[in-house]
Amino acid sequence: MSTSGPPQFRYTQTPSKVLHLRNLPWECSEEELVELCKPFGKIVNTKINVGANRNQAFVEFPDLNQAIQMVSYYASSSEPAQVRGKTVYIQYSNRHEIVNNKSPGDNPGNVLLVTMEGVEAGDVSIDVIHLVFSAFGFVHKIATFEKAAGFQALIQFTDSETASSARNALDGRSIPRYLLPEHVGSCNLRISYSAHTDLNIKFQSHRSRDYTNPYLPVNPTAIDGSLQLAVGPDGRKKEPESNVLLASIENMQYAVTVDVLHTVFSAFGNVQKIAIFEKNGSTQALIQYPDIATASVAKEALEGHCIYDGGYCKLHLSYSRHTDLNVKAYSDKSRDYTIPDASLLAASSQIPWQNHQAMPAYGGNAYNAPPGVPGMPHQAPTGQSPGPGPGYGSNPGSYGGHTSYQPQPPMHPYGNTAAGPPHSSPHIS
DNA sequence: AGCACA
Repeated sequence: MSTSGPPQFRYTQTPSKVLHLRNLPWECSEEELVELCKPFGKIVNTKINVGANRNQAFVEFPDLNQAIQMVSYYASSSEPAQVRGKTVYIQYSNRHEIVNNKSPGDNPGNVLLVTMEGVEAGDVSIDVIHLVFSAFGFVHKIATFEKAAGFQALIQFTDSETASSARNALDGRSIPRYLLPEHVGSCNLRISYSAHTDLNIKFQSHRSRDYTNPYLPVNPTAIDGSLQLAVGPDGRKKEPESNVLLASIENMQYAVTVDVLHTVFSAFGNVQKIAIFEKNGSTQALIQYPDIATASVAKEALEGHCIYDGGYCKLHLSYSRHTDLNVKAYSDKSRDYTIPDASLLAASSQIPWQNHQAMPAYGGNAYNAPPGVPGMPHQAPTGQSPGPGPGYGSNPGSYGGHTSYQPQPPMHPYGNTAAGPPHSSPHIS
């Protein structure tokens, strides 16, 4: 027993500047913890809602002695440590630092990201979600979607205080059984904060609601939960046309960046937005034009063509169900060319999307290439051609209008000699 | 009332 401590303590722990607190009152806040601990030193990190009952926590002092002071004070005190009158038990943690306490989803915001575990999208209706979360305040908007993590919902409250009260109360708990279909065993909620502040809800539908705007149109395609495909003249299903193209990129031997896509797709008209993402292990991109006509021309011209010689980065195009992409204005995976100036990005989250036809105003401010756009050939093409596709440089009359732009032939707009990525520019073959 | 995995 040479290594054990006093016999009255079954678990003797070596001091740590991290303390483990248990028997905390329900929903004990970080502030209450700090209040309890601060007579002994500054708290530099915390982790709350720990344990099955979520009534445990860790606090970390900068200095080991401060933790020792606190533990020994309460070990000999006649008054136990208390929060809201409830006795709190304090001991040294068996770890010496609180690791990675704050994930991005822990930064409070007014929009919650809710993951519903153990259910499929059809099991939890948006009305049930609304009911559950309305207990904490007015729910402005809800958007639901399916991701790899499962069925998820973004829930927008008025402010982060309301959102955090909902999160604190519901995170890790379950939706009441009586609100769920019988075949569902349980639906546990995992809740974090979204980085969103204002959701863009296009339609009232089975997957999204805007409770601040009851006159928002009902989504004509989502109303019965099924995609209604028109039937083409040949009798085959035909996807509805859209101003947004979905590009699947096959045989992607070379990086396909936002700039590369912009170069390629600008040959047919003004590209408003681009988003690149991974799906099922392959790379896809959404390319938004102002109108269906432009998208249609681009789709017909580019389908099956390759961005680079040698069969690399072959494009397969279809119409997206989107009509207006909600993308980060400037990131390595997305671009919003309708925002003329990066200094205005702060205002970008308020861009409304109301209907398909809504076109951003290009008033005088025709698209300017963002700074530092790569992808353009330094070895200029043959020179007198109409240029390496539109989009760069001046092209009066091309923007702001509709389809007056004459698309360049998609074949090798940069000439076809010595072409080979990544040293050369993308061109269509 | 007894140790966290985002």
